[in-house]
Amino acid sequence: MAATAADSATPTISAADMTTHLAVLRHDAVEEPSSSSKSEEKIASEIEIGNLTINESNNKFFHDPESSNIKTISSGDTPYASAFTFEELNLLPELLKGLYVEMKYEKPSKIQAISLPMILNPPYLDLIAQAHNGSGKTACFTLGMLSRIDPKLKAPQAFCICPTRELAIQNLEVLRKMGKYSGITSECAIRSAFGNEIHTGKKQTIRPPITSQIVIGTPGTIRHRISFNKLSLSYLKILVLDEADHMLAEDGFKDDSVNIMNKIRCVNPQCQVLFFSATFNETVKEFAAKIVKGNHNQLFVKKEELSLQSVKQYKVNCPDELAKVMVIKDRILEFGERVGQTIIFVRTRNSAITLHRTLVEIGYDVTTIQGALKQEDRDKIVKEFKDGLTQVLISTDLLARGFDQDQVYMHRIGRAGRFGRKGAVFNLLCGDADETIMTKIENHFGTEIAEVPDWRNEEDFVVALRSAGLL
DNA sequence: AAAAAAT
Repeated sequence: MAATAADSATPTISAADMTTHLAVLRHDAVEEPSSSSKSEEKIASEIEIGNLTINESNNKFFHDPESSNIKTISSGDTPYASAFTFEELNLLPELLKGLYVEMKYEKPSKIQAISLPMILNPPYLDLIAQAHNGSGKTACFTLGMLSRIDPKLKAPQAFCICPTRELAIQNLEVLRKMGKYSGITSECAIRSAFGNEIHTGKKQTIRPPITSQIVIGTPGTIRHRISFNKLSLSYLKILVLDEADHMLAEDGFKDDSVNIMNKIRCVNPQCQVLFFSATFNETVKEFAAKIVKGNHNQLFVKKEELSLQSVKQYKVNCPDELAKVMVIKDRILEFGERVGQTIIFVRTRNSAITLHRTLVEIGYDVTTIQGALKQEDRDKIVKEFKDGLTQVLISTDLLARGFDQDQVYMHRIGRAGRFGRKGAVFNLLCGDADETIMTKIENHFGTEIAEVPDWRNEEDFVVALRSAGLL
C-alpha cells in the first residue's frame, strides 16, 4: 500500500470514529467548494423567529421553482433580488475576472445568488446564513470581503475568524485566488504563521501593525493582536465568522468571538457581521440572533435537506475493535487506494495515534493530523494530502469542526464529496453506544442510513461502492 | 467527554 501520487480523478475514502468510526470515500482531495457546483443540493426553508418577517415577495428566488425550497428572513425593509449572474452584483472588473479565470465559476450557486445581494448592498445588514458544505459558502463571504474593500486604503477593512488554523489558511488561499487581479492585500493571523515580525535576537519580538486589507485568522490570535494594538479596527467594514456555530457555542470560541465583536462595535458600530455555517443548533441560532444589530437577514436550511446527495452513507456493524481495524485495512484502505484518497476520522488524539501505529505496523502508509502536533508538521501533512502525495489521512475533529454529535457528523461527512463530487462514508459502529448515536443521527436528519450487511464480506462493500458510483 | 485555540 505505497502512497502514490493520486491522479486528479481519484475519489477519497475517509473513515471516522465518533465513539464510532466514520469512513468516508471521496472523489478528490480536500478542496474548497465551487460556486457553480453542478450538484443538486437542496436548500429548504424553515423558521419563524420572534418578530422577524418572512420576506418572500421581493425575492426573485422564490419564483424559481427549482429553488423554491429556500427561504430567507429579513427584519429590514430592503428588498433583495437574487443574482442569477455575477454581473448583476456590480463587482469590480478585477474581481469578476478572478471569479471566471481563477475560480472557473460560471454563475452564482444558490446560496451565493441569495446571500451576495444581501451582503453587498447597503445598508449592509448583518447576516446569519446556513449553507451546505460544498455549496459555495466560502466564496460567499470571501467575495463579500473582497468587494467591500476600498483598494486605496491600506488598512484592515475585513476580518474573518475561523475555528482552526488550517481553515484560516485554506480560506486565505481561496481569497487570494479569487482576488488575484484586485491588488487587495491579505494575511493570516494565526499563532505560528511566519509574519513580518522582527526578531531582536532576544526573546521579545517586535511586530509592526498589520496593514493588510483583509485579515483571516483564529480567534485567540486576532483578539491578541487587537488588544496589543497591532490590528486596527478603525476602518473595519466587515467581520465574518466562519463555522459560526462553533465560534458562538458555549463550548467553542464564544468568549473570544464576543470579545472581538464587542471591541469592534465599540469603535465601529456600523461594521457588518456575517455568520456562516453548515449547521446551527437552536441555542446558537438564538444567541446569534441576539448579538446581531437590530435589522438583519437570515438564511436557513431544513436539516432534512442538509445531507449531501453526492455522498452515499453507510453503517457497518463491527463486533469488536479488531473488526474495525480489519474493515479499515481490508476494505476501506484497499478500496480507497483504487478509488482515491481516504480520511479516517477518530474521536480522540489517542485513537488517532493508536490507529496510526496499528496501520503502520501492518505495513500501511498513513499520515495523521491532530492538534498536539507542531504547526509546521500539521501544515506539511495537510499540504501533502491536498497535493495527493499521501493517500490516507487519520484526523481528529481538527479537520471537521462541530460541537455536538449531529453537527460533528455533518461537518465530517462534508469532507467527502466536495463540489458534488462522488464520495462514500462508512460509519464503523462498535457496541450499543455507537448504534444509539447512529440512530439519533438518523432521526435528527430524518433519513435512514443503509447498512453494509456483513463486515467480513467484500462483496457487500463492492455493492455499496458501486451504488455510490465509485467503482 | 474531547478537541481546538492565546499566553
